[in-house]
Amino acid sequence: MTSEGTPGPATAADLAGDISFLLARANALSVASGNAALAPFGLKVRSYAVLALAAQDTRPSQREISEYLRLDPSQVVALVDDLQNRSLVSRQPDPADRRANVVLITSEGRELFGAAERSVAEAERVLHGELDERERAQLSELLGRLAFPRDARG
Amino acid sequence: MTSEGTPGPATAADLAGDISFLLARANALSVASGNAALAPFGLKVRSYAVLALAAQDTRPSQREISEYLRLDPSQVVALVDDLQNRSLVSRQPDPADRRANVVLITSEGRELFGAAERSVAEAERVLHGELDERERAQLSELLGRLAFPRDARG
DNA sequence: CAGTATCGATTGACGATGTCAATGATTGAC
DNA sequence: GTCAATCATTGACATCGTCAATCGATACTG
Repeated sequence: MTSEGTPGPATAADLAGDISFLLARANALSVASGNAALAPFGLKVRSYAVLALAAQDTRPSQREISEYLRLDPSQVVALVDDLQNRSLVSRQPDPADRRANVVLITSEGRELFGAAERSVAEAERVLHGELDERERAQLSELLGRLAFPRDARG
Repeated sequence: MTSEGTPGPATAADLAGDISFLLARANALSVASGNAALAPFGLKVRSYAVLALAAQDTRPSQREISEYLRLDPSQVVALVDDLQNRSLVSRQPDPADRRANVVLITSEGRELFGAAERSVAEAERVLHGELDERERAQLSELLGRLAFPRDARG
């Protein structure tokens, strides 16, 4: 597509400029940093994300959580099980659709989440230290369009 | 992070604007798309990345591959084993350090990689359709700074 | 209303990944 | 030459990703 004229043997793919590769590597760093920041709270990035969704006022069902986080529904079961066993969230059958469980954060959960959130924010501040505020907003905007494409169902 | 004006009590974490979360979600989509594009070639994003590194003229050792891709060295063993069994790469002891194996792509591997590369490029074209050329370059630049921080060890 | 297809949550299975510890061969520092 | 460190490798073990099957509830069709 670009200017790929060189018939030389060592043209090859330059991974360093490939968005997919950079995405994978940046994400690996991000997950590692996040898990480290969350370990003191007994959370990982997965359970933290579920907690964050429950902390919103949207009363998400497990299915909605699985779509938003791009997880298999069965994984959400395990995540919610764990959080529920620790009294951080509760399941409540959706009155409008009794098949569905709405996941609600408990006050205990909200408290833990607040502390975890601060720890994560600090870790991100370090991790994203390369970027200034404007660049972070820009990155967030661009990533958002990749993460939630026009025809997405998340 | 659209127009979220509601000053309600449930401010909570807005995952939708969180770079780490967007990174995870965009990466999930990217991996899924990449694996689908690579399946016809018997590759996945992991093995493709190893092949891509071998396709460069840098003669990477397995340790270098593991650092670059942020994988445990033992995973690189398995990946190279697989590629080698399929005659796509070969191991060659580094003359300068006989502990190390340099991973070389074979002509067969180069041929497969070329085809796979085109398939991946097409998949990315679709996946990144939301962004124009300028935005993609911008994203690549910003991501690169996150993926390879100043004081990186990988 | 009866019958049927679909959906949400759950369980179980299985391979792929992430992570860690231990080993053998080799290297570099002393 | 001795000794710590490094590279590749193996093995173990938990986590994750994905799929199929089930159960109860809902939606669709007539």
